[in-house]
Amino acid sequence: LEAENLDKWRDKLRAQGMKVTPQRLLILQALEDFADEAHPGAEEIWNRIAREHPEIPKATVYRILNSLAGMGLINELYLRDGKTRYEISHDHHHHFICLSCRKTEKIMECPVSAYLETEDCNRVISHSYEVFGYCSECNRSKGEPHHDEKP
Amino acid sequence: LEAENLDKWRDKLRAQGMKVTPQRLLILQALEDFADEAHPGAEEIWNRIAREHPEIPKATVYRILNSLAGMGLINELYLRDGKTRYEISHDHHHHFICLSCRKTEKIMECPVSAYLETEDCNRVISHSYEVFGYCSECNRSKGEPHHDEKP
DNA sequence: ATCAATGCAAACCATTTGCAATTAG
DNA sequence: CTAATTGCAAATGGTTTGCATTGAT
Repeated sequence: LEAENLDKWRDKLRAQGMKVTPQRLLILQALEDFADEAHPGAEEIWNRIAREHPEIPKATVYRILNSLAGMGLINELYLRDGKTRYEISHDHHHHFICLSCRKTEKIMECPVSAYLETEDCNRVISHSYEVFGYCSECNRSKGEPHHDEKP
Repeated sequence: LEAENLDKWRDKLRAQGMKVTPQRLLILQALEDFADEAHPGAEEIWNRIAREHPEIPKATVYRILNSLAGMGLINELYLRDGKTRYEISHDHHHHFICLSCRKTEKIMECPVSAYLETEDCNRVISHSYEVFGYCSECNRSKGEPHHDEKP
């Protein structure tokens, strides 16, 4: 089950003309191991990998994440907290992000389809759509924010 | 005309309980002087101010931009090129950003209104919606990209 | 007078890069 | 074999922060 998962990634890598290296598979696997709502940053991914492979340097993780995202195998997320986060693109969706606990929820409606109809769309490549606010548990009133608030 | 403009900002600052300082007015004025499509970053704003007031340190510009944005007097933009950009919020709008020349066009349709109807909206504070692609002039085919491409 | 805002310099932190050594195809 | 990838260490670059000073109310 995990093996065929790796095979899937091997194929996708090759399909993009990228070499299949253990480091890349490690990162892809790590990314899948995170929960769907996790959206780890480079450092968190590196931490997780370091548990088993402490020899892999952070710079390699950064470089691999960049190329995987560049090839479209994974998605980059910009949730306005200073670091780039990543997710595996199973389906196309957007996010609601809690400004206090940073928990995220999926938003399945995508505004771009509407945009494409409206405008004489000049070669749309990608887009962002995120909603920021406070989740039910993090009522603004009670309790301090757990994280910085960068709306 | 410029004087009453400054008065307007003085009022807005006071309305937020912020002190009216020459540095703040300078930055607000600078921000207005930029074209609507400019979206300067902190450094560019600092450059412009430095022409007349070279004594104002960059750190002050950063601090002021942060507090102005925090109070909602100006908007922070995250156009995925590594720096925070700013604009004065005359009307609510979104952006089409050319991945090659970084030129931006306004998108007036806002997807959040739809979201608010759909979900049991948990205290929405802000949102982002940007579309990235290539403008008419920067046809992907001809000519090198002028800037990095971070879709 | 009093607290917020500034100036200055140093620190931060995520990310990138140069180059030599490996390694996949 | 040879071009792509990795490891390592050092550099970048935007942004923040500590602290003493200045200034707005």
